[in-house]
Amino acid sequence: MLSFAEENYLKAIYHLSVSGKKSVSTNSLSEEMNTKPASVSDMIKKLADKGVISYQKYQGVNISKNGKVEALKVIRKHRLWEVFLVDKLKFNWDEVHEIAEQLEHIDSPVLTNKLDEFLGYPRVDPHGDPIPDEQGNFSNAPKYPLSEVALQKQVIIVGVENSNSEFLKHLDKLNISLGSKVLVSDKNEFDGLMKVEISGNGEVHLSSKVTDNLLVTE
Amino acid sequence: MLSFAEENYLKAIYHLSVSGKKSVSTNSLSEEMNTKPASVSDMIKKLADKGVISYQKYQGVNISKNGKVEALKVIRKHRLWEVFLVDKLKFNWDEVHEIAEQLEHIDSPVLTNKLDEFLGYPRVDPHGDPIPDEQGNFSNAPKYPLSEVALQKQVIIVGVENSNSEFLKHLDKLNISLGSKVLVSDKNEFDGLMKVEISGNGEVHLSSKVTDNLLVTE
DNA sequence: AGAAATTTTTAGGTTTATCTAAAAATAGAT
DNA sequence: ATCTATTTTTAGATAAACCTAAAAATTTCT
Repeated sequence: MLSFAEENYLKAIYHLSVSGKKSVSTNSLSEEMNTKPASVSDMIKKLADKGVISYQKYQGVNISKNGKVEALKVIRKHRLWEVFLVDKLKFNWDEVHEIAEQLEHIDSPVLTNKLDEFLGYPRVDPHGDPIPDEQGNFSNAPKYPLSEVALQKQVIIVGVENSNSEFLKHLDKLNISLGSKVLVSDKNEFDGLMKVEISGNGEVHLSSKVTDNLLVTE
Repeated sequence: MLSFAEENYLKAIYHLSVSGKKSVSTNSLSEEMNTKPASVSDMIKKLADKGVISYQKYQGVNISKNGKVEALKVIRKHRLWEVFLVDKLKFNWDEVHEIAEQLEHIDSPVLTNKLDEFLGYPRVDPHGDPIPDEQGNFSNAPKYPLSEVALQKQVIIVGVENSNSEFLKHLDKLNISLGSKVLVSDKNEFDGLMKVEISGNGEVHLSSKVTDNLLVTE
């Protein structure tokens, strides 16, 4: 059994290991967790004792197989709750993270699976991040900015690079939402201005400020 | 801001104060919380410092006005989540308590209110307990005279219309007290004479002079 | 390679929530 | 009314999760 603090560290270690380096440094963790490096040193000893990471002094931390499983359980819960908050309780995308940070620690596998069912087995959260299944598997289709999409190609909006409520409101006004299918019908070479057809919702012009921040997948 | 542990103690104090005595003893709390009396002594100092209870050494604890408000916030969340678990996730009513014990500590007033709205502003939880509103008010389940209860229905004695000591003595003799569960086993149409089974305490015949004055709830 | 800068760990301390054992206060019984 | 039993509090410990300050190891720079 992992404590809340341990789960949070493990999640941070997971995210840092995925987004790059082979081993995770004490300082990067302390920054991520908003704690002092000394506290990280304490914690990684505990996590190593519990077998969810491996490490050697001064050499950084590697997440273990079991650690990955545990981290993905927390991430699964976090993302399912985010879907609940947005789809059912009508929160906006950018309001749900803090609440999900609390809900992700609720310990009840039955609850998690019933929630999953209630939500219709969603595969991505409101930010477009994939939701692991009970075994920790998830489909990881590569995401890239809309600005890089070729002419006449149709893609699906799956997320945003940086989510701030201003941007999200702007998207709302444009009738663009997560899951929207868009087709790039024109693309200006000079400033990147795009004309895209939103399936079922007409045509809009998007500046690179928007297209750089919108993540899509095939 | 109260910690999880503090919230749990406060909730226990609230429940114990409501269900009877004026002041709550250290031992009763330690039993309720499954902790040692010494731990309770520590905790009640902290709670008194925070102004949610008042106490004098060796004299037990009284919940304060503000303490009641805080306790009811937690109880509101607990009961709303129970409704969610039963109504939306299809748990049985007897499976939800442990999970709600966790969910009740989630700290987000907006979440609580949106959940309330999502559930259609339920007034009672799956066990029939009333759900306080945002201000901590809850409609006590409607009370009505025993004389109006249908045949074969089981109800709980929750009060008397007009209390005079003569009547109360009479009730004592009949083995009827506040909280008694009674089942109406016969009801005479002419004069309203009732035969009721008092759970665990046998059967008595009650005239309408009695049944008109006894208030019950489901 | 050696000195300087940076990173990481250790040592020792704090707060929260618990514990055990012992002391103090209250309540009950003759 | 006093003595006994019970309840409650205090004193001192422990584990978790953090901290600061200082020591040790590693990395970087010339």
